[in-house]
Amino acid sequence: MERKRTDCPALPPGWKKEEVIRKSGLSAGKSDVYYYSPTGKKFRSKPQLSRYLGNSVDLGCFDFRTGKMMPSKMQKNKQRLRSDNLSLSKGKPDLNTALPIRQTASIFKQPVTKVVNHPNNKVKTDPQRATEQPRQLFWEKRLKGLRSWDVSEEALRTLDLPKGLQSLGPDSTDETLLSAIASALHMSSAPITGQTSSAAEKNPAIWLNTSQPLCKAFTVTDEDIREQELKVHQARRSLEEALMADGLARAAESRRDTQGRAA
DNA sequence: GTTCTCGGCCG
DNA sequence: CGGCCGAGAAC
Repeated sequence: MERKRTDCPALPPGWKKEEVIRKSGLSAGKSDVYYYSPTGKKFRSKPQLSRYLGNSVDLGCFDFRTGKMMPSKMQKNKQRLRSDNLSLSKGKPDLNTALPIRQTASIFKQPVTKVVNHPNNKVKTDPQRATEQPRQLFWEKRLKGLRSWDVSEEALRTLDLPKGLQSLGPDSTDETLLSAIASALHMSSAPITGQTSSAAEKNPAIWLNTSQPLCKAFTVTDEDIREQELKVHQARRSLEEALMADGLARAAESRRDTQGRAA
């Protein structure tokens, strides 16, 4: 049987290629090609392989069947998707596909550290590392001055946070408050309460609860919730309008295309 | 349940 | 025609 898994020099070390001949049916004689990752996961198509490797390997001229890089397969300049040109410019890692990436369901993609097994090394496991990473006190200060900008480099209006949210810590302005809260939401699934110890207000350097943002304890009122619901509603309407406009524009464009070809 | 295999769709 | 993937067969 063709059960041989051969090394594949065109891929990173440890990847294996296998070719299986079909031995019955209408397609007898045809062959299927599979690849195996260093961890043994099986891949049966180029898109599947490409999805897994993300930006770490350019499969543009990779020939799946032979397992070799084919320079002839270059020059296939497909019309790039809009999302390619806009948000994902070259150089920056694309967190949607770049490895290593947490394969958990979260819209906030987070890079992870990949620890690989080396023949002569023992991989240390350090359960403390995951939960007890030392963190700098008041690190949020570094986020000061971060703003979002629209395409014309006009600064976008900052969010108006509810009055109940108040910053805490050295030079407790509101400038890093939003960043602090947003970061806290992304880094832990625990509820965000703010600094509940009143001692933290007097001397945050000593009494700070580092798992909570630099924010005084707060309560969420019914009105806060109602206002938030309204904002979400308005945002959805804006999105709906934008999608409608985009759809119409695309329809007009394709209509113009087909007419242009006919003429 | 997982893995293997071939059919068949679609570009 | 061949790449890709669904789904039944086999385990």
